[in-house]
Formats: sequence, C-alpha cells, structure tokens
Amino acid sequence: MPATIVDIKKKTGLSLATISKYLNGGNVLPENKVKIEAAIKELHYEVNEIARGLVTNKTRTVGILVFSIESPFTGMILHHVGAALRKSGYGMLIVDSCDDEAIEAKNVKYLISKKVDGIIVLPVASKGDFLAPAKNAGIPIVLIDRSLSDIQYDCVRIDNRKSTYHAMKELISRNHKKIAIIASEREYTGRERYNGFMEAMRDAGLDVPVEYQVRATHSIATGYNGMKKLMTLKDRPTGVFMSNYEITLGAMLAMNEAGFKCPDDVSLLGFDDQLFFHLLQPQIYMVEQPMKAMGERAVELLLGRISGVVVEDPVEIALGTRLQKGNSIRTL
Amino acid sequence: MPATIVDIKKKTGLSLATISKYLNGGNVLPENKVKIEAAIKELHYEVNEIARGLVTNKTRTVGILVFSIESPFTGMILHHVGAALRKSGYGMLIVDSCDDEAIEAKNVKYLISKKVDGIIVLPVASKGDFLAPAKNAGIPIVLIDRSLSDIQYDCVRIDNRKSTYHAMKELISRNHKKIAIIASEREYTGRERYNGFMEAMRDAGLDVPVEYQVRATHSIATGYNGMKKLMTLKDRPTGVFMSNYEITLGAMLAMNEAGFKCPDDVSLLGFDDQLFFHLLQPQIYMVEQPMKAMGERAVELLLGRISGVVVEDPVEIALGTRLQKGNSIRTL
DNA sequence: TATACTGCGCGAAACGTTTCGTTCATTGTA
DNA sequence: TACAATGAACGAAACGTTTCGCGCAGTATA
Repeated sequence: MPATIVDIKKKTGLSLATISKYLNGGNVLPENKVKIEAAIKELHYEVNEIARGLVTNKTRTVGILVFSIESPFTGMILHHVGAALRKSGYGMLIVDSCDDEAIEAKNVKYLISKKVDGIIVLPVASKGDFLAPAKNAGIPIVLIDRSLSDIQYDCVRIDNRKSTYHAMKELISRNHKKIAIIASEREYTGRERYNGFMEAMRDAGLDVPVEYQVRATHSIATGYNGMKKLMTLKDRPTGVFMSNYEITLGAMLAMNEAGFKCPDDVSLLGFDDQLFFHLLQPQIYMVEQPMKAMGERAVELLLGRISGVVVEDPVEIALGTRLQKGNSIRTL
Repeated sequence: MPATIVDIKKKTGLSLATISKYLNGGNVLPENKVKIEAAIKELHYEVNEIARGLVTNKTRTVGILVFSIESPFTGMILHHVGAALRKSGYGMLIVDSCDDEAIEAKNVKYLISKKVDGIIVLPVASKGDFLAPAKNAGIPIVLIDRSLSDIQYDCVRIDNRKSTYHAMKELISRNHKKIAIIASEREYTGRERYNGFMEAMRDAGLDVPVEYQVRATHSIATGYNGMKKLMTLKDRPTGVFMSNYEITLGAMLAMNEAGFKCPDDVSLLGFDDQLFFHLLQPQIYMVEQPMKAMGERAVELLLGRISGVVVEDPVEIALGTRLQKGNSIRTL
C-alpha cells in the first residue's frame, strides 16, 4: 500500500540506483533532486527500513538487556541511553532479564535473532559467558554500571570503590568511629562499594563489627530491615553508609519510623542521588552518579564500535562521581 | 556468514518452498523432516527475521510509547507487558516521550517507520490526534492506564473514579469530616481520582475547602510539598487521600519529618500499591491496581487485533481494583 | 479401468531496497 | 581536434525469505 522507490521511479523516470543514491545523500543533478523530492512529497514516500536492512545487514536498532526493567536505576539509564540513541537514529529493543540469569541468557539469543546492530547490557550475571553468542556473531557489546569478571567487554561505569572511599571521609573526618554499612551483596556495584567502605575504615584504623555489616539484596526492604536492626542494637552506630537508592529510601523510612532523627541520633551517607532527595530536610550526603554521562558515553562507544571507528581492545571507562553535600552528618 | 535457507537446500536437496513450509509448521514427509532438522542443526541455521519480515510485512515487534520511561509505574507496566509479549514471540521497541507531547507525536511516526505490528501507548497527551498517522497506517493501538478524550481507541485501565469513591468510604465511615486530597492534575487518572474523591465527599455531605485540595504534578515533590502545606494549616485535616505512588511516598516523608504520626495525628489513604509499602508500620490503606492483569489484557487485546481475531469496535476495559487494608485510618 | 481427489514437492516470482560495473555526456588538457 | 578525466545515471544482481500455481504421485470413488 505505501509508496515504494519503484513508484518514485515511475513518476520521475529516473533509475532505482539514482533514487537510492539520493536517499542516501549521494550526488544527484539539481533538476533530478527537485523531481525526486516532488515525487516523494506527492506520494508520501518513506524508506522501508526492513528492505533496506535486508541488503545492508543493519537494522539501526540496538538491543538493551536490563537486569530488571522495574528498577528506578534502570529507568534513568534507559532515559538517557534512549535519548542518545534516538539522536543518532537508532531505536531500542528492550528485553527484561527479571533478575534471572537463565532468562538473561535466552534474551541474548533473542536479540541476535532480531539482528540488532549492537547490545547494551546492565547484567544480572557476574560472568560474561552468556554474552558469548553475541560476541561470536560479531555484535558489539557495551556494559553499563556493572563490570563482568571473566571476559573483557567495553564497560562504562563509575569507580565504585574510590567513590565510596572518598565519601567515607565525610563521616570519618567528623570523628565517627562506629559506622555501619547496609549494602547489596549480589552485584558488582554493591560488592565494590562494600570494599571501598571497608578500605576506608581500615585505613582509618576503625573496626567494623559484623553486626554493623548488613549485606542483602538491592531493595527497599533491605534498607528498611537493615536500619530497623541497626537501631535496635544496644551499641548503636553513630553513622550509616547506604550503598544505593533503594536501600537509602528504605533506611530513611525505618529511621523515621523508629523515632530517630538525622543527624542528631544518626548520621547518614547514601548513594545514588535522585531529585527528590533534594527536597528532604536534612539533606542527605549522597554520592551522585553521572547517569546522563554514563548513558551517553555508552552509546557513543557502542556506535563507534558499530561503525568501525573504534577498533581498539575493550575499554573500561570509569567516570567520576560527585558528592552531593548535605547536613546529614554531625560532628562528634 | 550465517547459514541461509539456501544452504539447507543444498544440504538436503529439497526445494526452498518445502523447507520454508517446514519452518512455518507445514506438513512435510517424515524423511524430509529428519533431513531438514539434521541440516539445521549442523549448519546452526536460524531464520533471518528481516528477510521474513520483508515478504510477510510483519516484524513481530510492537512499539511501546511511554509518557516517561523513568516512572516506576511505567517500569512495572513494561515488566508485565514485556513478559506477555515475549511469551507470544514478540519484542518491544520502546520509545520515551519524556512527558512532552511534541516528542510523543514524533515517536509515533518513528514507530510507523519501524513497521511495528502494533502499538501500546501510555500517553502524555489527553487528545488522540497524535495517533492518527498510526491509525491511518492500519496499525492496531491499545492504550494502557490513561484514556483519551476525543478519538476512540482500545484502552485497558481501572475505573479510577469508582475505585476512589469506594476507597473513600474507609475514611468517611470512620467519621472523618475534614479530608484533604493531594492529586496530580494533568493526566486522566489524576483528574478521575479527583472526581471520585469529590463525589464521595459530596454524597457524604462533606465540604472540601480549597486549601484542602492540592493539585499539581505527578511527582514525589507534589506529595512532599502538599503534605508539608497541609500540616501547617491551623485547621489541619484529619485524613488525607493521595492519588498515586509518588505522591504517597512524598507525603509520608513530609509527615514523618514534620513530626506527625499516622494514624494518631492524620489518617492516610493512598493509591498504587507497591511491595515496599507492605513493610511499613503502620500499613497504609492503598488502592491496588492490577498491574499484571492490565499488562496482560492489553497485550492480549493488541495481539487479537494484529491477528485479525478481534474486529469489533474499540473497547474500554475497566479492571477492578483491590483495597489493600491497613491500619493507617483512625476511627474518630 | 477411468476419474476425481489429496498430499507433497517444486520452480519462479515477489517483497523493496542497495550496490557493482558499465555507459554516456561533459569538461579540461595537450 | 583528439584524448583523458570527471561526474552522473543506469541495468542488473543481490539480500533471504514466503507464496502462488502447477505437477506428480498415490489413494479413494464410481
């Protein structure tokens, strides 16, 4: 039903080759250009991307493989990745791994069958085996946020360990000695932040008793339950580091509910700034991730690989973070 | 590089037509079936969906047009819609309208150019004009959550007005007279819930002074600022209805921060249950939307339209809600 | 035994592009 | 004036499928 290049040919008397050349930005005589443009307008012609894809072997679509599409973090990354891709004319075919490695592995194969030009991954698994089929098919891959242990892939993330180490100075320099951590345990980021925390404490000569270390899932429940537990200890910590957005949110609700005040009763340091935290009083010290930059750099890198401009070995890009200062930390 | 149907032909000596028939579930002699299957395994053959799409004029991909990909509500819907689609072999090409009607209109055209088989929309706009190009192109469309005023499209949603009206009985029957509302104003759902609220109050013979009506955006900030404001009134409301998840979250933080207790100082009734609310003490009365059912019904309907099984006029499916009971409402 | 039907297989065309190698006209150079 | 170089257009093949209509067995019907 919709007009094809053949209709343009009939209308203008030009050959398919010439029209195709015009469509792809090649040089065409001014008079022919006019003819073609008129015909396109008249017939409401639009390129059939499917047909084009068949011969160019490109779909102008990238696959996005996310550990969970329900996570607010995922939502923010998708927002920026999506914008950057659209600007370059690419679309996003998104698949949800539902925090399940088996589904994740299946999804990779699905994306291959869809002939995506590249894949951006927020992985569930810690090892890269599941990406092998895509790698073998020659599809460029870029990871965001979470690095993989065994195989080398491009990755755009922050330096979780250093960011945490650095942020911890805010608590330590204000003479806090009893500092607890609530962190996720399963993913790369949670583990790295835990390591940064422990390093900072060790370097400051501070001990972290095991009951000050709450390590569980990446969830509001973890923050809520963790803080509840910490607040009932006979020897309560004076400061708490929370390793991500969900945990921070849950911990704050628990703290409020338990009747403690920040920073009077407990000083807080969180991770993953979100707009709404700015509304709160007191304002929480927060490690702020450059979400926009991460999304954009990842897209830039991926498109570079797709076009063949970037050919060097896989790179690991660690972007800097910003510490959003607040008044949630009391000087002891 | 990857094997094609022609390679299978060479290997088996059968014709393209026969092999294609096998691939699409047609009847083939048992001996040929064996041959083909062996060849497929040996050559690691997989159908090229692009080539198939060119001739069938189907992409097995549906476009998902969301008002904002950052919203948790969107995330949950995408989760269920995605699962249902994948089960039927369909993929999701997601585009983000960034709460901007102009972008939304462009995105529709983009999805058309990508030849999606259908479109699922969580709209920004209140009128349906922007969908006209897709409708004209014969692409089936199903709305989720938000209905459109002018043109008729299939829509799967809840009955916002009734749900709110019914839930309000919890406050009213417990003798609350001074009840405030914090609601979003711009979208369909917020307006309908406002209407349901006002109806319930009117039917109960209760007045709602203008300072008890906070109407702003669909955001945590609205809830936070709204509750802050309500709590500083000299004549404070005894009950507050909050029209969605973000507003409920913001309002609770503000209430905690202002030092008020629920239900002692203020009784709360919210909308959009999320798992983590179950953790809270007190547990909030919440209108719970059937997210999974909404996603699944929408997909079912869309695939029905795509396959031509469903041909009747556009339908508006209003699913029932559940009131999640809690202990956030005090009897006066 | 002649006829009609059924079940499978086949060749060829079609889907709407891009691209390769060639031709043709024009311009510039000797 | 002859010849090379340049620029633009062209025809045809290719991309990997599906599908249409026909042919050919083998089986059932009269």
